[in-house]
Amino acid sequence: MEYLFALNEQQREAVTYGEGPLLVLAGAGSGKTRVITYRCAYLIEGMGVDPDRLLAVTFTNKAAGEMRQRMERLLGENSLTGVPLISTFHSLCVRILRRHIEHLAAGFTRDFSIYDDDDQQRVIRQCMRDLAIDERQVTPRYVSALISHAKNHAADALAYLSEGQHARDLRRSALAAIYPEYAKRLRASNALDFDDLLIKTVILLRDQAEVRAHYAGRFHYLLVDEYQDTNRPQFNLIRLLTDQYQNLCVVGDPDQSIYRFRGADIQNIIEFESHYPAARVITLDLNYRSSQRILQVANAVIRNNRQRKEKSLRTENAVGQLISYYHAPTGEDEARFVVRGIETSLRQESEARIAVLYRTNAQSRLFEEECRRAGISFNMVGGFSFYKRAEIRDILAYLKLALNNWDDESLLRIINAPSRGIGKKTIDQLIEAARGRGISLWEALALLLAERMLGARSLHPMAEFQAMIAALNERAREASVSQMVRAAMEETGYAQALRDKKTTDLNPEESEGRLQNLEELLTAAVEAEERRESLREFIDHAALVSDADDYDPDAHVTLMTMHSAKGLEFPSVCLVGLEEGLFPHARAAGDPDEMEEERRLCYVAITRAQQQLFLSHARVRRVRGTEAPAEPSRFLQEIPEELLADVSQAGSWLSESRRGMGRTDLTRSEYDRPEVFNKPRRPFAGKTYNSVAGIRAFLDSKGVKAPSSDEAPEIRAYKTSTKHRFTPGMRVRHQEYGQGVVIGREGAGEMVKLTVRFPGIGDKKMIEKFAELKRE
DNA sequence: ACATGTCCGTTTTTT
DNA sequence: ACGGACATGT
Repeated sequence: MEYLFALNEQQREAVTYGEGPLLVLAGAGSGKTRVITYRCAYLIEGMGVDPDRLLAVTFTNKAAGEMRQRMERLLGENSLTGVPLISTFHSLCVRILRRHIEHLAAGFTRDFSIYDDDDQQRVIRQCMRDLAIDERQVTPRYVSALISHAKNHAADALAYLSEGQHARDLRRSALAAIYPEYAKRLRASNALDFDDLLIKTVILLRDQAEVRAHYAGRFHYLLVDEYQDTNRPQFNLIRLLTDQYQNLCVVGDPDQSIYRFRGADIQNIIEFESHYPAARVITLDLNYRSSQRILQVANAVIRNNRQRKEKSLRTENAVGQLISYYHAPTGEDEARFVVRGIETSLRQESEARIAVLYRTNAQSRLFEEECRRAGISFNMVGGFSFYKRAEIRDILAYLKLALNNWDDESLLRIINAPSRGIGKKTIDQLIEAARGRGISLWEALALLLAERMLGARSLHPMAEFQAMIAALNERAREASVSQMVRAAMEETGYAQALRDKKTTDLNPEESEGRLQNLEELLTAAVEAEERRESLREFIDHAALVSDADDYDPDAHVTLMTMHSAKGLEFPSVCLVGLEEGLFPHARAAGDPDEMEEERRLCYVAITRAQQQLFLSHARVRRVRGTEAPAEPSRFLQEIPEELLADVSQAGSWLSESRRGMGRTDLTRSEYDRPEVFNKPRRPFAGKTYNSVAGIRAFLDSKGVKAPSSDEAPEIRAYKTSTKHRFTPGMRVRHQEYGQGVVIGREGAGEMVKLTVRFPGIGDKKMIEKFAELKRE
């Protein structure tokens, strides 16, 4: 156990802590994964715990895989013991449910299908159509988000949603109607959505003492990674599993909680000590990853959050380089500059590893194109992942239907793919027959055929379809995974249709690409077979892989969202699109909690960097086709200027602010560059404005697009915010006096005087320009 | 039944 | 700018 010497004091304490609840508050880069893996090793080797009594839970397969690898390396050297079970929350639940779901007495069988969010949206869309709810008033997307929210926050989702009926909110009352219909269909299809996987497992363990005893008795020690991102069902699951031994070790960092939008509850980690009064708390705040300057930036930003446990990362690493800062004229220029920088780095350092991190997937396109143009190969995470492609989903739908005949969604997906002459009318007839009798589409199909209720034209294709699925179903008893995938491709005519299309269609590349994807699926099936996985496991895996799972740790250049970067590290990180409305995203405006979540995301992104951090934003960005001027992100304003090295070509927002011109002003020379402000300028022909603020003032004076008075004050303030523009009512922070509220504003231009009321101190008058106020 | 054309929303993050 | 959903034509 000489490896214990490779740990610092806090890490060692966490690793060797014995029985009972343990909370490890692990700041970014403080050796979190190391603590978990070493702790497992220590429990096994030092305390003689049987590896089968250990369970480690993570959020992504990527994290689980990495942990498994590190543990194998650690244990493999010294002993012959096995490796403990390392699983994601969702795959753990699938394992449990595939064995015991029939105990639930809710009608599900162990052959249940998993509906991913795409399937989910399709079901919701159908429900809405049946209930005659206009998709333009309530989008399926919104519905699914609210259903998920209800399921994750309330014991009784329907009751929760029904409360909305009393409120006169149209969308809410629509939801109260949609939800029961949605739940009914899933049940009838013997299908569970992602939320159900957790919730049904919790119900199963809660209500079935025998099943609970089995699992709680099996796992004597439970370790949970990224605990700050757990939601309520996950919290309940953990409680149920640790109910017997209370040997729970959770590791996380409240400052890195970035999944509130999908139900993560930061209170789980903040309140851990009250949930487990016997808990020991160990804080890891020594960072091994980043340079001092990078950590200074991270600390400076996260400090602006109010709801947090005070903590400041420190490091013994070198001071490091200044943070590069670039202000690009347009989004395209930003991408060009970043990729050029990457090119240079790759030339200098052949082993370089650089990540480009953005807020939204839509931003990836510019960087993809620029990399391609420059001939730089890159690894892009997310976006159009392999298992989301239509042809892959189609083949999987065949297999899902073969294993679960009640799976209406899969049936609808492939009944006419490839087109075999079963049209809308026939499908409607099928749906109608099923609805009237309360049976599945598959059963209705048999009925229509038996009763000769079909038109002459659709009879044949329908009969063939039935025979085909029946044959596939029959074959699933003995065939191997790859044989099944091959059968779903060939015996359904799917692959042949693509080959035909390739020879007749005007763009054969598309069909060829799809065929190649199918070959890739076949390869994956062979690999699954070698791992001795069943067809069911293969299909489950396809549903549960996350975008982050196609991250390649050896890639020199990686493009991904800030969210998927969590848990990773890179020598160089480029944080792009640092603009108000984009990052922080406009959706967070007016909601302080969401704004804090955006800031935590910023903190996560910054702390991915080891040696080099590069920050950029554009002056003009094209969003959804039209160009719009963009203001620097508030997060940039929160970074002390002395940490930044401005590498912008023309005058930048930063250089202007240093010259005291106000950070959002444009210089004359930039304004004259035609490509920079072409679009916004046109409406103001005959008069020149040299700043975004100036244009706004003009608009305001004309009453055009002026912020309307019925907007909430926070939203109005958000829209007009610049560093040097404070208006009465605004909450601000002063270096010396602390938090206060602006109560008066007088004067104009450079000489604006503000009156600010500081609780407990009194009213102060100050000149806006020199006051160094920050918005709260 | 299927191909072609037009319109509209879409983009926040994801197991 | 792009893709999906719907309408129209063959």
